[in-house]
Amino acid sequence: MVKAISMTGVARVVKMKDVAELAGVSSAAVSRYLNGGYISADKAERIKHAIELTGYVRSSQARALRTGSTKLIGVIVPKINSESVSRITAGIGQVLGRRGYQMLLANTDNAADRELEYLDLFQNHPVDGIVLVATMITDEHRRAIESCRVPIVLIGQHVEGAACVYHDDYEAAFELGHALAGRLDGKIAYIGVTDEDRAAGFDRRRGFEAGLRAAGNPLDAALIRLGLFTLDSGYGAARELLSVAPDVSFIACATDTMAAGALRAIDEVRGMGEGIHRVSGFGDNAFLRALTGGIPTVHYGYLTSGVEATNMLLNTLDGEEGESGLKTLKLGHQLMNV
Amino acid sequence: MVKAISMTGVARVVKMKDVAELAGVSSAAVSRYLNGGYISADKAERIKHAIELTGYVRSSQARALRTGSTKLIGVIVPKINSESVSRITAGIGQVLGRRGYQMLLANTDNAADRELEYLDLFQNHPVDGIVLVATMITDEHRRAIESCRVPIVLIGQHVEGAACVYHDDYEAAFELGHALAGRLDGKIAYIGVTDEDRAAGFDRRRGFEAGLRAAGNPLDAALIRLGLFTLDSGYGAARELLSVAPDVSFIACATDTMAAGALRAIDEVRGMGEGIHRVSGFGDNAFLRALTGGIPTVHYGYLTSGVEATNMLLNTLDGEEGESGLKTLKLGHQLMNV
DNA sequence: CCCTACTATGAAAACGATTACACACATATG
DNA sequence: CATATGTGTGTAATCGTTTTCATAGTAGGG
Repeated sequence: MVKAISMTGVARVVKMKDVAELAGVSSAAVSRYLNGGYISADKAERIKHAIELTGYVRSSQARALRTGSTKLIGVIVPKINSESVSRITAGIGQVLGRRGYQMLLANTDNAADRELEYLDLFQNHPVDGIVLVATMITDEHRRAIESCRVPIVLIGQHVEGAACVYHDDYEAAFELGHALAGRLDGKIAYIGVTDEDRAAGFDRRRGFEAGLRAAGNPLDAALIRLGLFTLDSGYGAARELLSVAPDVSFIACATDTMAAGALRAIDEVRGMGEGIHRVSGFGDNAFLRALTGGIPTVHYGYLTSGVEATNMLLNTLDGEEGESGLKTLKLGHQLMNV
Repeated sequence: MVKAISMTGVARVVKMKDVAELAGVSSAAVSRYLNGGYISADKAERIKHAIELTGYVRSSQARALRTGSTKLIGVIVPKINSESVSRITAGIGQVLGRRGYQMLLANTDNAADRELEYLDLFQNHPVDGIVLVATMITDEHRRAIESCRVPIVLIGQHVEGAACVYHDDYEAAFELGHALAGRLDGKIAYIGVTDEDRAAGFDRRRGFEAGLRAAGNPLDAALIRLGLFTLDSGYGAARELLSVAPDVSFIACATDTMAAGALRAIDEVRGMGEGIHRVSGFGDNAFLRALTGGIPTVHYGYLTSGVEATNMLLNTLDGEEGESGLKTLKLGHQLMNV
């Protein structure tokens, strides 16, 4: 139904001119019909009919060339294989679909340079806007974001002067640390991630430290380790901690994934089932929740952040001239199982 | 550096003509330089210089209109929030990036009609090819696939006449069932998914049944339940099974995610830690492996299937005329923890 | 009745690349 | 020496839309 078969048997794509001829109007009229310009009811009807008959569909490529808009949004993520990112992209995709856009996904595999590379690629290429699920923000990032030719919204980090949707990691970590400090007796250790990831690295660690300190149970700097966001790195760091300081009674982690690794390590060293009450995380991972009954963690509305960021971006693109819609939005959090 | 600033201060994008003028050649020459046509060393040098100077980048939109190719591949997935799909898309993205393509991701959220919708959208739209991570394959799907204007490769299901990369779910399930039957004593139950998903539903269930039967420990049809791929549905089905048949000693599941739910259910009913030795799954989920030490499951090379499917697709697109590259490819599997 | 303002319309000019075609020159082939 | 064959180049057509412009009819306001 979508193609017309010519007499030679070769499929030929129907173009606007064909529709116009069939309807007895100019192609300008067809274009107007499609885009909501002036068109008489009479011709509109004929055009509608001709389109149905031929199964015509617009060439989005010609349209893109002429209008400069592709209805494509570039989404840059650090890792596709992670629950938080999955949830965020689910939220992004939801809004995009509803508003007639499509998602061009770029996966950087946690390489900051690939992030910049994609930022560059997307600018000169076919996207109308960019959502960057950010991890590390270097000066180079800041420059790239600033000079970006298309609107861009960040998720996960708060960057001055840029549109972003983020969570208050410091505050959340503070609350978690404060709550845990009161409940625990022995030594507390911490497995974090690089400070270059301001939100998940710096803020969570500093917030957690401050929370513990405020509750009168400060964190021993010697009991801090760095992981790489992965389960295995959490496991490794925990094993090392437990061998260096066998009297550690609790291991707080910067992510649930690393917490799962730490949990495994504790189970191995101290016996099965021991880990469950001795780790905390960030992110409220569904798997972890189900399998452990719930470790202390922080719930973030990842899906919501995707939704909000995308709406923000699309408002700027589709919105009336003046108002840009771009701003910064801090979302709430929720302590779980404390 | 990417734009030239005109005297009025308005940013203007550099186009091929500008480069050509600066280099003192025709724009055809520039195009040839860019695309590897005949060009003298002398002019090539001048053009190269002019491009660097102006920071020129091709308009992929004009290029797409003229050539009919967008270097975009549509990827349709049933759910973005799942380890198997994440791994597959990671594989797809890897190959795409290496070979100069980008990924247009469409998430159907397990709705078969949205799958068809995207298939249609992609055809008339800007993709050069499609990778469909398939679940249910209806007649309508078959028709849509057959009449697809661009090359398409399926992942996860075996469809006659279509290019596909898949695993032998029947055989894997048979082996798993056979291996487990020998090791277990009591009653075995099964939580599957809809038969409409031929691979994960029909094949796994039938294979598992056959494996048990072959080992002389057939599956009681009354102990079969249907889940929805989710952890919660696995949990629900298991709770129901345990209440209806309290003497069930083992619950095999069609996915690791549902197995996690079943595990939780057993732990709740029979006491913490009981579940670990009483469930099996499919997919070798990393979280589950770490947290349980490993339940019996089947390991599939999900990343590999993404890689293989994409290579297959791109070979057809980039390859020499004759050979299509499209074929069917069955990947191996590996029993874990049995 | 005259002047705006709005609705309708088609012809033709963009948008920015690729490429068919025509031509020119060099080198090899017989 | 005549004739292929392979390089190198520019002009102009082309891809399929959207949009400017010119033109007209129609209605409303004074």
